[in-house]
Amino acid sequence: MSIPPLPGALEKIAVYETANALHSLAIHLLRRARAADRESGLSPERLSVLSVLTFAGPRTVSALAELEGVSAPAISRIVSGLEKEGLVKRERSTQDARQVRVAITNKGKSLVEAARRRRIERIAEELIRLRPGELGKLREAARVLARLEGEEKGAPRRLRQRKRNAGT
Amino acid sequence: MSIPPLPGALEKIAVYETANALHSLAIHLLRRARAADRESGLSPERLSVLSVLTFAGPRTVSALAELEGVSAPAISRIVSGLEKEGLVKRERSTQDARQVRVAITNKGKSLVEAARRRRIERIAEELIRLRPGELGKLREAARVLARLEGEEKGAPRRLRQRKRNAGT
DNA sequence: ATTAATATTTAACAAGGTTAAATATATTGT
DNA sequence: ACAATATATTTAACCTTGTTAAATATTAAT
Repeated sequence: MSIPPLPGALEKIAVYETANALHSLAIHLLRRARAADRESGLSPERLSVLSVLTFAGPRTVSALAELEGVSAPAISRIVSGLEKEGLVKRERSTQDARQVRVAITNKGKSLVEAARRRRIERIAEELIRLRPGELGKLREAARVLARLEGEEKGAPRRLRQRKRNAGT
Repeated sequence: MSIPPLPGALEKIAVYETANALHSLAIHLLRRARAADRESGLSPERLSVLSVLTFAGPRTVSALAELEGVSAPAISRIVSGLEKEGLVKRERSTQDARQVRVAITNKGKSLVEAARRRRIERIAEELIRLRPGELGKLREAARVLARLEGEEKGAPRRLRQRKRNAGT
């Protein structure tokens, strides 16, 4: 608990404590999820692109780059890899022949769905050990957080631009 | 919601729904946190090693490898980078001259603390928008999850071995 | 005292990140 | 219409981080 005693009311300190707790728990949860992903045989980057294509539908290379927060060349290469494994299909756009639309194949789709199932399964495995009434508490908390997230979805999203620390 | 209708009681389905919700929220939370990390100017890998050294104290190269779930050569190189920036110090062990103990420097420590503060700050920024009473719900949920996590800490931990998908 | 085991580093390679440059197609201005 | 410009993608060259295999140094064991 090395959270600094920022100036503010007691309530604000409780906010920090809770933020801290949620942070730890999120790390724990996603560690399990990522571990489950390894069974897919795909790298996290490829699996992520595949997931985006699953929930967002076919997308151009630049759209994928934007969504993943990486450069277009990075996506181009990842798509090449996925294509070679038959998990996505590239197709020149008819409206604008500069664009390339990337679509997930059925093979890719089932791979993503299996991976997602494993992720959720791993988390659910932990929840089974909950005591009576505790599941309800989690659901309430999830609803609260989902509302927070939903609200900011309304605001225009900042363009993320990942930056690697190159030559020090 | 492509969660399969696994055989089981209604309660089990609720478990899956909650797992699903928690999963989404964890992703959202950590995305923010990672974004904040970029301000540190360190790569995620280096920052992670630095964090481990902060909370676990000085460690040998192999211990770090085990904790990070990567190979010893990978850690060795990362430590070299951190050392060059003056964030850690290498020191041959006196008990066993084969081992190298890695310790964080003051510079490294303040860098990690600043990064951690930023992470928590980003999460807290969202929580400020909570309605009265909602913070309490989150705290209860956090306590429940922390107990689950704490319990399994008791069991011996499996050795993680990260595996990159090499030649496809 | 050899021999075997352990800890770290170095070497050689793959994946994925970057920016810059090459290519192809659209769009715009005169 | 056509030359100039802008946009979308890919290729090229380089960096970081992952891997495994081999080199080195030190400890443990027969």
